[in-house]
Amino acid sequence: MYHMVHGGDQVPKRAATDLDGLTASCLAAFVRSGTLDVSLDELARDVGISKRMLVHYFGGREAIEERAVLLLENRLRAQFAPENFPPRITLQKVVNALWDRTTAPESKGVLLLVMDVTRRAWNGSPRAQAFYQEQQRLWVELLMRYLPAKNAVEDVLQSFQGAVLAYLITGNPEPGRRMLNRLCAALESRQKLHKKKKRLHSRG
Amino acid sequence: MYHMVHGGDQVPKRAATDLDGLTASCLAAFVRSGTLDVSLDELARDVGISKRMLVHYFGGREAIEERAVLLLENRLRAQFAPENFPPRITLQKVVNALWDRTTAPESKGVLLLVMDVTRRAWNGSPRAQAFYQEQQRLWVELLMRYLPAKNAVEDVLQSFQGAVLAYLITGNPEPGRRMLNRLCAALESRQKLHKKKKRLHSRG
DNA sequence: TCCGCCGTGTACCATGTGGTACATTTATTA
DNA sequence: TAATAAATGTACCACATGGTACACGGCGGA
Repeated sequence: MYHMVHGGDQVPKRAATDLDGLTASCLAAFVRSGTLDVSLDELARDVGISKRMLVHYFGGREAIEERAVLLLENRLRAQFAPENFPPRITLQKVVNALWDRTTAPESKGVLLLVMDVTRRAWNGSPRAQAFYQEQQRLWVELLMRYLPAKNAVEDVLQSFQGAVLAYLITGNPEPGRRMLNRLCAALESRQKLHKKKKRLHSRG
Repeated sequence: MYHMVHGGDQVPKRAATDLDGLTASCLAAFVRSGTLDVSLDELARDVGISKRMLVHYFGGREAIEERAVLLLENRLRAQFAPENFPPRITLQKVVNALWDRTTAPESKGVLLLVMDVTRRAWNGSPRAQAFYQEQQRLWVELLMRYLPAKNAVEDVLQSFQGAVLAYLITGNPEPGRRMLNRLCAALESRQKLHKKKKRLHSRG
């Protein structure tokens, strides 16, 4: 009886824990490589386990990627949760902070990995597109706290992405920062104007 | 005598012509696939020749890619030569025209191919980086005719790239257009202010 | 006419890939 | 302890890739 019940329980605690740990190791390997395009052999070598066991635990390559991307998604969600940012500062300051995090050397791997997923998205992968949308949502949610105008925020995001691209290729974060600062300044001054106009309007 | 001279002439006219023609066919195949990552077998099938002959003519895979990218570079250079754009229109109008060309359905393949090269650039390929720089140069040269402020133009380019990314993933060109229009409008009004200030300054 | 070269097709190779068959070891548990 | 299930290693497979060896055939020149 016991063993039958146990047989039905496909995910005993220890296995689950191990799987999570393995997933973390795999994600770390992907980050080190800056891409998901790592062969099972290389991945296995990187995480110190046999390819045999990788396939055994995850069931196949796709599952490894899926779990790793999911984990990445969760980590990014935690990192860019609005609670982690001071409330009453300017848009420019937040964007600058985000830019610093993004272009910090230790973020290079994650950045490359995210861009790799982005590439899969523009090549049509539904999973990668979902990832992109979720990141978009996250950042919009975050930035809306500092500039409550969805269109403007989405503009900033597009520009941000372009800046990331240029940074990755040239290695120089300054043009991107400059551009973002100017853009934010312009948007904020426009915001003030609008507010003024509205006030006048409601008074008149 | 004749045959010796002929032997020294490594590139008889007909071979050169064929090579150019083949290169064009290969580029067309790359464009159809939206990437350089096409196997020799597939490429051969696509251009209607045997893999054997592809390798024979070009000497190897790398040479095929090199020649195709070079040809692409030349075509883009021709397409975005300043002579092809009316001189005295607003920055916004030019950028809008560029955006239309970029997001036209028939440009999808080229766009994807360029993004593929861009990816190689951020992954460290020197050739791809050179391609990126050259494109950058081209566009700066073009846009400087409509907004003679290098920094501002470079800002526009970064944003443009970001817009392209979003367009490729979502398939919707409108957010990008909106953003670029707003950005250009802001830059141009700022430009006018500067001019006014300068005039006042020189008067006083 | 014969020779030699170029173009071409076919079959092949070495390597790398995701994945598996089989055997063996290592717990678990009745 | 004996029986059973899980974990693991080794060797292997099928397939795709870039590239090559070899043979064949036609064409121009002596």
